[in-house]
Amino acid sequence: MKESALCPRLSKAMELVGKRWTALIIYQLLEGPQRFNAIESALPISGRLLSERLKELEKEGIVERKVFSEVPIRVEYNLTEKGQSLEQTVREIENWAKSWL
Amino acid sequence: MKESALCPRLSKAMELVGKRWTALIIYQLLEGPQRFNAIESALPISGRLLSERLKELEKEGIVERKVFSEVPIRVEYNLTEKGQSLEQTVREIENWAKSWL
DNA sequence: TTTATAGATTACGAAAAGTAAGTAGCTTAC
DNA sequence: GTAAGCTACTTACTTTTCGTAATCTATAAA
Repeated sequence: MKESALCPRLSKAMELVGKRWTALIIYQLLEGPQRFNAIESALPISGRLLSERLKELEKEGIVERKVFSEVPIRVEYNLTEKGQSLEQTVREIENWAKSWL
Repeated sequence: MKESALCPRLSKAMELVGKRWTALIIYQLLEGPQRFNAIESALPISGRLLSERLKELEKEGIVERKVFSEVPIRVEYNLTEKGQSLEQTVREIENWAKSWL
């Protein structure tokens, strides 16, 4: 990849938000904690990629994973404070969509 | 791709903004009209992809392309009204980056 | 005729995404 | 006790997109 004078924080934010499915997953989690299957059903994403993205978002401290040892097992995902702070960003995309698409 | 109950306008907006380089190109064009080489130098993107993205954005009515038949040729890109309207979205990403990264 | 410049386009290997089938751990039904 | 079902993944494989570098087009000056 080419180097540039671009601010690394902005660059990273753009990579995060501008990664396929990331913003939609956050949008979905703004509704509240949800389990894997619920997210998968709400979005046109496959389980394979949802699993991958949730791991990435967990590593970034944006999403939190909670395992409930019930039968069958239950796993819930919710936004951390850092994740919640992306609400305005995602809402802006939503507003733009309403006005211009 | 899986189908879902997701609002198609939101879905499209997410695909646009959440496509690699798109938001950064718009961010760059917020500075004003710029030529191809200027954008390429400002961002860590290759000419091949920049060309591809600019065509997509032009097709979406977000970016306008102006050719000046000088020697050597000069081509400038600028945001349309629709493109300008994405400023708040891009600024939100920028703000989030400043606060959380 | 060669060189230079800007803005692309093409070729090709590498990486990421899409699809479908399979796995693990535990439960209930037969 | 074994077969089937549930959730949350994971693996294998194909298709699409990306990244890098070389090439093309048009024009003009050296």
